Amino acid sequence: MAGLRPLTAVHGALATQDCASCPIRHRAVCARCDSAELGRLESMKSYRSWAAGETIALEGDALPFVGSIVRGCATLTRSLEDGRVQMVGLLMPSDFVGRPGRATAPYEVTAATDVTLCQFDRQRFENLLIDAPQVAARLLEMSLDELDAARDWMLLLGRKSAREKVATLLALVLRRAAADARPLRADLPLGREAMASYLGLTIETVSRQVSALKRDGVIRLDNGGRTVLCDDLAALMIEAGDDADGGMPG
Amino acid sequence: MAGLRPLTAVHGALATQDCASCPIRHRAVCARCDSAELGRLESMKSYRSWAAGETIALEGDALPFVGSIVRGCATLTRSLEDGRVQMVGLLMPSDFVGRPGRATAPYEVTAATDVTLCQFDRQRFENLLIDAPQVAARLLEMSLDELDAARDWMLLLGRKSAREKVATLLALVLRRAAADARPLRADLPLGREAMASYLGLTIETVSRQVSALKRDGVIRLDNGGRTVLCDDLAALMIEAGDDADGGMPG
DNA sequence: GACACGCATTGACCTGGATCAATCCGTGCG
DNA sequence: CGCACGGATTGATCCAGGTCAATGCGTGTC
Repeated sequence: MAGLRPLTAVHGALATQDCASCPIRHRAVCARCDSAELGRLESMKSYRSWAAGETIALEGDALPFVGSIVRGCATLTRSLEDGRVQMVGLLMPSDFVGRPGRATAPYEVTAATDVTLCQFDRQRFENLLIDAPQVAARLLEMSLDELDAARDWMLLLGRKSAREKVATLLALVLRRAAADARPLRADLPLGREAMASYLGLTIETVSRQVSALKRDGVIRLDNGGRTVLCDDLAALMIEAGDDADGGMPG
Repeated sequence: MAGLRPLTAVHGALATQDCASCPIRHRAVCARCDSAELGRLESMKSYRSWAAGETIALEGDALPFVGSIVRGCATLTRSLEDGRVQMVGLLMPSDFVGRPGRATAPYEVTAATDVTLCQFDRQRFENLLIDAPQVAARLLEMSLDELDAARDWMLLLGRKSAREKVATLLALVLRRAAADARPLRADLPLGREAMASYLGLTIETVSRQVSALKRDGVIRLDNGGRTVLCDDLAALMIEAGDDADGGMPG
């Protein structure tokens, strides 16, 4: 019920788009395709959109497709019997959704904002992997990057304080957003609940730590708490706890 | 300094081993090789061993090789400036070490027990990946499995209680060990410090929870706390918190 | 404008796990 | 044997973050 936006319009607009003008062409799983491989991908792709809040796949359910996020932001979550939830991944444009070689989704995939996916039939994509080495190589590279990111997050979950966790997430979002503008400004794609789920905290603790960082002058807020401003990213990254010298992985 | 065991003897014994009789032949990165690919791997492999406690690679250092764990158990850890440490992976026989496409190790790799590695020059292995599709495909599959495992662990780190964490780890170790013997019995490859590092806890909390599980009759200990016995794995897995019905991922 | 709804914030209190500090116990060594 | 050493255990205390509960605030609706 979460809002019937004009999705068909979006869908239609993207459906006519060819790969050459695709915004994620050079970063997604197709990044290193030659024109032959790109042609094969183009012939099997289709676009599909979800509104913010909609479920893209349920934990354990059949997932007959794979694809790349073209636009928007999706979350991966795992949960325990009794309802405790942990976000285990945050997908941004160019990230890959689904798992070749597995018929079911190991975690729940949810649209955090409106999301558009460039999707492929799973079986056909698996066939493609066998004889399109550039796609397979790029997918391996992306998977290894995801693995590194997951392990970085394990360090955060296991050892960082609440303040460090929140600072880490805000720094992450700010770096992904416009790196040129000054002061740094970013609209949070995640509400407090999703942030808490990502950080292994409660909503209240996230809220308290955001307020504390603001009170201490490390960040400023706008748009009723949904936009973060930061004059001094280095200061924020010191709060985040990892490398004081601003060296981030990647 | 940590014990000069007769490593050369072990090394010598394995160096003469051919892939056909290798204990990890059907599970490692070479699992699906045809005889041509296996021949190429065999010509570039070499064996190398480390004693328990030795460092295999330092976080951020150059790592000129990749390889498969043949024997023993190694840990991957990430750490913060101020010394806080989090284990981000536990490598068992057949697991892959190193990252094709990256020259430096993103985390510290340490031998938890005596470890033997079947190693390949990183550059030569990368070349092999390009035209040995079975190796590349198997590596992708293994990387995706690692990613799933890392994400499962994120759920543990972010949302499980200390008791659940300890029960999860013990159940994991017991299932990997002899699944036939009854009662289930396993020698822990990890000391309390490594367990604490893996679970995002302190040594003291791990010790307390192990004691509590023993007091509650869920497990028994032997060999001065280094061996775990379990008569009722289902009971232990209920303590672990995920699926009451014993369904584990994989 | 008045109201309701869905967040986010703030406050008061409680608790699980960290911290600090003794033991304990198996092993190796003089 | 006695002793030292490196883990592991156990106890006492503290506090960061969870829990419960009230309040604030922007948005959409009538």
